[in-house]
Amino acid sequence: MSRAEQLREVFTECGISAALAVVGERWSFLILRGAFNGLRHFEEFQTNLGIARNILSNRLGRLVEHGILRRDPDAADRRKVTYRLTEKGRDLLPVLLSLRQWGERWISGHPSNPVLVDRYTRQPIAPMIVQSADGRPLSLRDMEWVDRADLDREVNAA
Amino acid sequence: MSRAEQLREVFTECGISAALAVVGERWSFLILRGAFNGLRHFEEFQTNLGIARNILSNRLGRLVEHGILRRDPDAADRRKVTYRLTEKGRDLLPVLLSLRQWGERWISGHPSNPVLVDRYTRQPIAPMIVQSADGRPLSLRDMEWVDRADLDREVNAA
DNA sequence: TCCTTTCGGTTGCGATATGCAACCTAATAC
DNA sequence: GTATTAGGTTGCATATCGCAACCGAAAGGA
Repeated sequence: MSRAEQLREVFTECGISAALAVVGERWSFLILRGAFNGLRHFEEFQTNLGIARNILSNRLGRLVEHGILRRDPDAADRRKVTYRLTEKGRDLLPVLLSLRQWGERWISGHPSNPVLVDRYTRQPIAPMIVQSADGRPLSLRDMEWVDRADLDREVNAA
Repeated sequence: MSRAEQLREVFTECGISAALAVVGERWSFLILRGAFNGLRHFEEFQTNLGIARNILSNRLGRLVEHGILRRDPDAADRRKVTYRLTEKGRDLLPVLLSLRQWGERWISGHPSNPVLVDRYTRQPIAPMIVQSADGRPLSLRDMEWVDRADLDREVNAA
């Protein structure tokens, strides 16, 4: 495989483009943030986010299709529909939090409300950081991008 | 402030919407991924990402405007322009990595290439996780959203 | 010197996505 | 019954996107 083909593969097969294809639209992250904060119903999302109803309808549908939200009828009131995060959706929390922390630090300049705290110690959670396999914090200087095939060869050589 | 106003504030003042206003467009993350992987020039981004030239031009301009990329003329070849990540841009790495890891786990189903490794141990970096202030991993069950004002009251009460 | 290629764009145009407002159906509340 | 609520859908105007063609300045080659 040529260098060019290799790079091309990198960018099409990448987990980032895969993820963005599913949650990359303008409102998706804000809807998910709402879900993490306890929003459950169509009208709640609509009034709190200020999103257009047709777009909200479309996004909720996509998120359900992709298994990120679950759509259940409300047993008590048959008009109502409940949207909840699935495990796949809950697993987006690190993405949401690192995005939020970045926005707080570099754009809005102040911490947002509400705060996510450790339920027992009542301390806000730590900033999201990149860590080594054994848990040391890593800065960009400590890391390197390696082609998977080359890495395998390194391992075999050792 | 009423409950409704409070919620409304939550969603407009949030770090996530602040961040998305800057890097929320369709191609922004992929351009940043390119930059993290060493892409520097307009043509490199264009051919590797397969993005339309006018959109690329527009996105690079926005990222520069917002101080996420720096745009420098190339001393050796005056036709060329070099785009590099600033500190603000480099600080988006946790967002990129958690998004990528989620995409690998839940969408593409396999690790992407190239791998980001610890330069010294040659081990791939750890999955991004949410941690307490003192470094314990936290699951959603261990956390709670708290209004900042309430949290301050708790602290004063203790 | 002239000719070609490269680099980093811009322009025009059609396709797509988005936002707003009005409308709709089923279910509940009064 | 009538009004209201919940969760949408429909039409229409506008904004954004992607493609292809074009452009000017700089570099490379004969």
